[in-house]
Amino acid sequence: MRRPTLEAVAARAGVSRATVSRVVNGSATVNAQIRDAVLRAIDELGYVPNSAARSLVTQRTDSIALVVSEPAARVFSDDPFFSIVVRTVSQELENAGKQLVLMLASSPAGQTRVERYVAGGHVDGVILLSLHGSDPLPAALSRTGVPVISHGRPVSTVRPPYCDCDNVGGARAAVRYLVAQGRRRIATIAGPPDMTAGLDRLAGYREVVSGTDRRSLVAMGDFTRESGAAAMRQLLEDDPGLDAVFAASDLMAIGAMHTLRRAGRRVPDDVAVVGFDDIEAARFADPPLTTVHHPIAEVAKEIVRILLAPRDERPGEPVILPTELVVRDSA
Amino acid sequence: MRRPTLEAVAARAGVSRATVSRVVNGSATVNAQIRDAVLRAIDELGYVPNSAARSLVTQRTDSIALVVSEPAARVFSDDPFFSIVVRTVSQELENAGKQLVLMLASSPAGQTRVERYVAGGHVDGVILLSLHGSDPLPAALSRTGVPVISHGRPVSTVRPPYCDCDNVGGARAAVRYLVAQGRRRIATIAGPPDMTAGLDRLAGYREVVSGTDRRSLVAMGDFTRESGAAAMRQLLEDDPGLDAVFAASDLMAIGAMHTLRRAGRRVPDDVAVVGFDDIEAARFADPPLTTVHHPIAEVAKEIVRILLAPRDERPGEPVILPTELVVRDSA
DNA sequence: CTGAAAGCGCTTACAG
DNA sequence: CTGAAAGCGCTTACAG
Repeated sequence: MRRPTLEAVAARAGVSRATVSRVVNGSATVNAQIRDAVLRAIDELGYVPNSAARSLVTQRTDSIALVVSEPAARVFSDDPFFSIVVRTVSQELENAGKQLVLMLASSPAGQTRVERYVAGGHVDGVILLSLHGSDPLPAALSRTGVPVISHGRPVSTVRPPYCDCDNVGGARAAVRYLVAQGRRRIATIAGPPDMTAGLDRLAGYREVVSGTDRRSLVAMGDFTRESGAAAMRQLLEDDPGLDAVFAASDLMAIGAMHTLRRAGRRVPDDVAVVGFDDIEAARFADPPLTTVHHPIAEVAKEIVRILLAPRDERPGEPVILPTELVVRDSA
Repeated sequence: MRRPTLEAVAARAGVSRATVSRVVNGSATVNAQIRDAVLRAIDELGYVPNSAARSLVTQRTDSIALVVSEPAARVFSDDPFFSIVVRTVSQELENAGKQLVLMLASSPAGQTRVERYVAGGHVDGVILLSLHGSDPLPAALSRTGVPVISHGRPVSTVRPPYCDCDNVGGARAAVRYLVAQGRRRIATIAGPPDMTAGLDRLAGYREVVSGTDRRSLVAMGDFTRESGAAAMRQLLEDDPGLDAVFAASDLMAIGAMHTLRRAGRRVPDDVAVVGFDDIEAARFADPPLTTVHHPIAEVAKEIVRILLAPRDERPGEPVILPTELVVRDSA
């Protein structure tokens, strides 16, 4: 069954196609009587504008791609990060009358697909999420001329505009707090070294520790609970006498506390633990986790705002949102 | 920067637009020399076909929507169901050169948005996932003429084609097994009554129980771990002497085992537990969970196959894939 | 305020 | 095998 066209609506309402188009697009300069007639015809025919035809002339699609450079397994894991971003972006775009197209691009083939999709004019803008070091997408997409923005600072050399939280500052605040509490042997569980959230939070730790007479003690994780537990085992082996640990994500902090409990260490009495992100699970952890608040949803909102803003109103500089230490019981 | 058009490629290669179009679309009837010249021009100019223009004439978009009628919170929860479906569908579509558009439609506003998007010709087909009872989408989409298929039998009166596993048969097998093991007081934790997976698995349970001299004992859950734990507490209160429970999902079974452990019941000695789905967590449960295997990925593959098949090759009947009891240690 | 007309960038019969 | 031409369904200056 062929869908009705503008033409059919015009014929039925006894007006020109131009007039129907004006009514559909809410132009103010249409006589009320005529408008009603057109509206009635649209309703009777069940007319919906063909988006390909519209896009062809307007050069807009009203769709925005959210590209997640992460395997589906992690996106749909219990890490609330993706969930919060998707929900927030989805909501904000909806308010603006835009449609969200979610694309997973964990493989080189997936990246090529995304590149062609964007180059083919399917979307008006691209939001990049969870960018890793060697991701070719920022460079490839910048060539298409389609506006691109990243949630989190990209590590790539070609760097699209981005919005992020103050990762270094947050890490600094966490470690300074541990120092102020009189902790002597402060370790850190760092995030992946190919992501800026990993790099920057480690940098903040190193900066503060090296400003005191303490030694730095680092183990690596990948932001997951599991990796936090493993890293903690490693740290206890490296230095059984450590008395504090700053984990670069709450999930890793929770994993670390699990390991500490099994090793017979009390938190915070024997070992103080500070996380990063302030996700819901942090509040429900045992003991409730002291952590650095990461305004994930606010960053997501900001990104949509910037992406949808007229080109000349976009900030030239990256937008960095402040973080804040939230003291609970684990440190 | 304006993207190069077919026209520009034609001019550069010294051929007509028709020829360039043939090369781009892989038509066999193009002279090798000319093809090479065109390919070179495409490469030099970085030409990518404008998809709106192409869609307008071909009436195809090469995009398929996967509509999830569930809030983002659940989609991105630790229920692997969505993850498996998204991953599988994404992979299968990629193989077929199609693009996946993921849409969340948990609110009435979201449903309207999806309806308009589909009616506007953005996609060639729609996959519906996690349909609940009163969802207006099946009816609304059927009016658009765009092919629709559902993962799981819809409860709505307007019923699009669907593929599902044998929910009733699987539940029957699970309960029969418990009967064969000599269990006398067999309870069930049912899924949501507005979803067929909830309804059908409960029906299978009732059918077998009522065929014996046993009484049925039912508590409700919503497929989550948490709800399984709560339902189990309810069941223990209702009948402290129960000796078996069939949960309509593994997550609920795992929640139920948690409750049983805290109530001092041994599994399977005091209470046998059988789940449904056979997700990875079932294997790692303590004790490993006896469950009904649900071929989630196979159903997803089948759905894509049917959706992409020529209209006259689509099966007239729903496709039901078999389930199978997997015996481990919990029953 | 309304309409005739051009044009967005493609594909595809139809000739040759 | 290749090209000229029509047409997909819209929007938008431009006249009137």
